[in-house]
Amino acid sequence: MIRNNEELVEPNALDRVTWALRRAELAVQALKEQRLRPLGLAASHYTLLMSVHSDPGLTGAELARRLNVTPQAVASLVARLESRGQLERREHPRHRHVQELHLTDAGREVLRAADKVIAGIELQITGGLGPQESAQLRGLLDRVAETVRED
Amino acid sequence: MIRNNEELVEPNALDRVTWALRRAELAVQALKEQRLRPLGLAASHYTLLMSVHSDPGLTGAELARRLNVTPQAVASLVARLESRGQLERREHPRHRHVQELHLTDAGREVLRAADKVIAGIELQITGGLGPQESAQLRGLLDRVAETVRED
DNA sequence: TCACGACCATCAAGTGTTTGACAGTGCTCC
DNA sequence: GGAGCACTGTCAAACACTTGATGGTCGTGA
Repeated sequence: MIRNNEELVEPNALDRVTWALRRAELAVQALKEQRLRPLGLAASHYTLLMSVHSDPGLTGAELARRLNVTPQAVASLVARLESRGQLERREHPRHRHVQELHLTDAGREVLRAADKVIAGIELQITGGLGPQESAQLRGLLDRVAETVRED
Repeated sequence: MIRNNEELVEPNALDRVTWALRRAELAVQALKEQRLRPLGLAASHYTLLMSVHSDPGLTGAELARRLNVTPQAVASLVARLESRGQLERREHPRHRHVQELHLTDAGREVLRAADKVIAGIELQITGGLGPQESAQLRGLLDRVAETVRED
């Protein structure tokens, strides 16, 4: 009896680490999106605001590199957040053509609320895993990212 | 001296498990996309072909549910793969309006090549981690997905 | 028998993102 | 000082996906 699944491709193709990784990330991202919606924020908005908060004065291009998206995508998000008064574009002190990104007070406010939501999800996960295994998971994930990045 | 980063949001907002998860998934996905490109396949194409291979005769709607996308997205992918002769739409034996999805020989061939690529990435990761930690990581990721899904 | 409901597939419109191309600005080396 | 270069920001077109809505097909129960 020939089992086709085990002939054509690797036998354990369905329970690979990369699949588990994808499923987990997809589920977490979906939950983030769902809980952030009442705040009028998409997960990408939160990520952008958090990045700017972490490194004020960031440029759009640099931000694009960190978030693994194109500068246009960043520009689109920035335009939306700016129109809401949550983000501010200032002229770079040296390069006149470059513009720094800064949070406004409203931006800080919505980020604070959003981060409480995200922290809640984080707590839900780490609570289910326990502190030791959480740290372990974080370490393993970092090593995976490091391993894959070298190429 | 007041450190703004530690006032506004959680202090360790940057090294959360969810961030590490996102970074790792992003890196892996980017690598998949990069190495699949020479085959003319996107990662989503590979995922779809693999799903159909795993469960032949799948319908578009069922596939959409499994991949967490809308039926339209599936239809778009299916149309492309069908135009390349890698996928086949057959009439459902009972429901005449429903169509089953099956791989063609060309589809099996390209899937075999693609899976070798993916298996290589998997090996690269598990090789860097070792068998024990790989299994550990997979278990932890599954638990995360499970924890998050319940809501 | 036949109306009702569930499900599948598809069309149309809107949104978000990428790809490709282009102009503006500051730095560096000749 | 000026040419070349690297980098930033933006525009236009193409692409992928979602939301909303429509028509087709089967099974169920009055």
